[in-house]
Amino acid sequence: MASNARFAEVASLAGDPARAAMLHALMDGRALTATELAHAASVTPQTASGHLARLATGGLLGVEKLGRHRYYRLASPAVAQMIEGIMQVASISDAAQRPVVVGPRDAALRTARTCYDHLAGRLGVALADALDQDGRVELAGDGGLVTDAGLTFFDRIGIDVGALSGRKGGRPARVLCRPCLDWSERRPHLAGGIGAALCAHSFAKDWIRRLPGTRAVAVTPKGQRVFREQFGARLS
Amino acid sequence: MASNARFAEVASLAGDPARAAMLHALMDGRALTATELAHAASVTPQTASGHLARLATGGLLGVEKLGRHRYYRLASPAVAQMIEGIMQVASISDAAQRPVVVGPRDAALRTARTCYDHLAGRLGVALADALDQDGRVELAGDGGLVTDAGLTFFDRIGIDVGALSGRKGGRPARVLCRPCLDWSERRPHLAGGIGAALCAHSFAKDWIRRLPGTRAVAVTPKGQRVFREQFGARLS
DNA sequence: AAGTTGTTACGGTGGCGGCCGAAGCATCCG
DNA sequence: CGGATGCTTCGGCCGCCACCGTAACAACTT
Repeated sequence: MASNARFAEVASLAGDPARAAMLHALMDGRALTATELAHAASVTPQTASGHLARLATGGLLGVEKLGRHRYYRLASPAVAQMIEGIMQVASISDAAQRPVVVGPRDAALRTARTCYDHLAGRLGVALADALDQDGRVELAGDGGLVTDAGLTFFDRIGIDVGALSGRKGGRPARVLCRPCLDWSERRPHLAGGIGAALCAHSFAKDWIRRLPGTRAVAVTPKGQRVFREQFGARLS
Repeated sequence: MASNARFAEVASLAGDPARAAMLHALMDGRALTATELAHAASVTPQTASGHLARLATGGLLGVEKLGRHRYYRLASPAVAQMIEGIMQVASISDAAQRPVVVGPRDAALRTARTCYDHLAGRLGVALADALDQDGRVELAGDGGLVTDAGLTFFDRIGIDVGALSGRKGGRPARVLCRPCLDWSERRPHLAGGIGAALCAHSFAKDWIRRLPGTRAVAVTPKGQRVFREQFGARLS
């Protein structure tokens, strides 16, 4: 079976510290330039260039040339999900042995961040909790589901859930979602199509804003109010 | 963030061809001895021993001493899910460039195999298709769900679905499941708790049997009948 | 007790790959 | 058209690690 070699190749690409740092940096779904990624991995541009070329030809990254910049992004959601999976395994035994010392830079990340295309951190978990509590979504270890009450709710908020569920025409589609176990909170939060839509909507409505240079996001005062009053989330 | 190093460590452990072969061999959820794994990876026992020690201390494998044998197994379902994720990425670009040449050894694997704790291959996909067709489960890209009709069906078949859904006492629990994209069929099949239960039940009822030495399984004549008549599955 | 089998420990060899300095293209700016 | 910036290619150095041969240890067998 030749695919074994390919498997090892993919895992090996993710298995270098510098490349791992780059993949982490790209986990917010944006596209970054080679220089930014070099900085993120703490290596010189030459070294980064080599790594990025490998990642691209290896099928993990996609490239886009814009002017004299080269923007790299994760090649597909499957790559993001793979990275999630590795982080999951890494965090399990990590927590077991390490005494949970956290740098100040992590604080913002733990509060709220993007996880490829959806929200994670305490904010992500709090929103998922609140939605689950009010019976708008149901989350289990294996999967999740938006209830009828949830459909109404998201519609009222302004998220067009119907557009997400591209199921066979006639019947009222059931909207499913994916719980994504948080590496910092170790609790599930909302991923999948509805998670991505909620995240995008939150940016559009200026409920959250990106903190420059990281995957962390800040909740605006307006967002604080909306999340508390409309979603019923307790943000610490 | 120190966890970056840990991430790279985990990915790197999976990134060696020999170790990748071992992990693949363990993907059926069973525990194998060091010698069996050495054979699976086509290396000498000494080399295998080193790899296995690394994988164990790295948190990917668990060990169990029985007599003079040492049985290695995947440390947790999270590890299996990570491997699935890597296989997913590997198979995508693999199919794009490779002209889909398949060895005869793959034939049995493609027909029916176990994927950690559930059924995959054409059998797994056919069962999932049939269950979805009859409205017993609903599968989407992000998640899945067992319908009321499905609950009745599984109960009739003899699978105690209620025991799986450990949700808060009173209300009739909704049973969710996880679709697992098949690397050979490129179609979703049934994973999660219900997938595992179905797989275990199929072994118990002698609908399927393991083929020695591989993850492939054979469908017994009884199984052929049951899958066709009870599940309504078309097995090629 | 002696032999057989499963597994691990040690030492040495070879090769792959990460790293950076220097240099070469491409692109934008004044 | 120089000059600056972003990015890549090339060449050489260095270290890590996969691999196996040999050998030790543990457990079951007769």
